[in-house]
Amino acid sequence: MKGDELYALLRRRGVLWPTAEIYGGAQGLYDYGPLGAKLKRRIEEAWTAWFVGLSHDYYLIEPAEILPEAVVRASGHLENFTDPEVTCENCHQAFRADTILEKVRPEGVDGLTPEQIADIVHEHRVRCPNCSSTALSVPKPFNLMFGLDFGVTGRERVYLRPETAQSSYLSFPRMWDVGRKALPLGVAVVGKAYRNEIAPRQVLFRMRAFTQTELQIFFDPSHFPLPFGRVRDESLPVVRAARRLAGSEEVEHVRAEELVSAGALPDFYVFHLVHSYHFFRDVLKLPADRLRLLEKSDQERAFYNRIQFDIEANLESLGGFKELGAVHYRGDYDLGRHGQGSGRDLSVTQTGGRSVLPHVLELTGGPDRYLWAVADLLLAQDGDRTVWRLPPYLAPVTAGVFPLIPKAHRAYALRLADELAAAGIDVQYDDAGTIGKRYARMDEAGTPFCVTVDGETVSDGPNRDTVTVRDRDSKTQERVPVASLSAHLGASTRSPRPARA
RNA sequence: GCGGGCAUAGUGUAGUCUGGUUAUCACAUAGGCUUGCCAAGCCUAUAACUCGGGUUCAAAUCCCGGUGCCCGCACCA
Repeated sequence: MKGDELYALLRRRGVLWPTAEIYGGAQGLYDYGPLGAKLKRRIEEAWTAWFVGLSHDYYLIEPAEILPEAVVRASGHLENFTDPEVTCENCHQAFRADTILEKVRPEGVDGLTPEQIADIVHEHRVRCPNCSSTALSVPKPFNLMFGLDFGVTGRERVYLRPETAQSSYLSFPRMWDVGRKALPLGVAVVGKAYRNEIAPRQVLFRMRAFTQTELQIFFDPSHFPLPFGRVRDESLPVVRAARRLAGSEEVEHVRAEELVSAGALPDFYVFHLVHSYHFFRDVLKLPADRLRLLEKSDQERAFYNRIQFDIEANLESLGGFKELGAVHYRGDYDLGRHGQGSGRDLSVTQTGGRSVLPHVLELTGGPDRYLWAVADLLLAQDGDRTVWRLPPYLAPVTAGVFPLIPKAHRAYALRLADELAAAGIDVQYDDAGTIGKRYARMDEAGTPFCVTVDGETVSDGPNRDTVTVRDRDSKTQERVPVASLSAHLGASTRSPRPARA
């Protein structure tokens, strides 16, 4: 489906819509409706079950979304997360450097250092557009973080976090104690991050307020024990950086073991790369032939990332491969920076007396993007019907409950819907229109099962107190006793966990 | 942020060039009749010119600005 077509469908069905729509919307902000809120929550729960389930040393925490200035200074966000901006010392108005230099330098200022921009301003005697003063400052970066006034005086500077990762790094000393002083130690966060993006676009792919699912694993680089044998033979659809530099974006299917032995990647990295890939393939059920693991070259990745593969999905709605998540080997950059920033040595002493500043392996991604991918890849036309083939554990509604003939079967069906809801099944009762229409509505919402109360259900015959259960994907029906219905429907609502035994 | 394009009921649209009666049609939604296991039919109802300003006797239509969306570039530590 094309992007605007898909977005229109999602809006119509109440999956999501723009924030403050009646005021014309707000760029980069979206609200999730009933189907979207539930679907997103289920995606987040499936993510947590999968990744925290990788090891008994991995934990979920929920840190605050606001960070003191010292934190973002240490992390580098204050200086790097920016666009150059010039201020007038005379009237104190601020202007973007590229705007103010439009006439003398139409090609823009990208790639120039603040000093070089200042030289151009000086050389051309550029004046302030507001007061004509030449007292223009050396360009200061325009910050892509949302700053807030904090405390009673409002003078304390704080920021909405631009990524959840920092929160996890800050938690490390505390988690070191809580986790019984052992490495590796995994800290997972599912939470909001905020970026004042210049050009929010593509709906859920570039938002100003979005959710991240991140697992930060702290480990001793000389000793990271894990059951690599379990993933040894798994094949991964990779595009290596070297091949890309040689001009080919073609996917190679490479066994995990080969990536370690011939590909020079550490086994702990490949182990987590395999599980990240499997999350998209086996948990979100995205088609394998639409996924690839794209290695970032030295030039592309951030300087502190030693290894980076992006996990990308080929999305028709967005015209190609888009990043859903990534696995970053960040070395000891983060704890080193926060060690300096806080003045507290974050290295730890393990049993046996070995002292180490832990390295970080980061598994990151965004559930907003997962949701869009799940819509793009699993929501499709099948003849004249639209079917959202969500796995049952992600579906916002597990079962629709219908009376075949409302007049005759409404009371029974309503009672059944209440009973199922009380048993913890997400059901939706519907008696509007024809039975075919109700099935179609449920297909479009991704509901895997439809329960229909018919004449036989309420008769005295052999099928008394049985209902038909119709399967979304096969459209086949089976007759199930009402007594075993909640067990029947509930069986498929648990999301997959990684193999541990 | 730059350049280009676009904006009419819940969705998709006609009408805009060339200003002029009650803004077209389909689907969707709600109610009724009928039917009763895969979006059937008939009747009825709900529902829109993105916002602000200007030109004009008269603006969905022309002009200016805001906002939002799409595409390209840039950005995405």
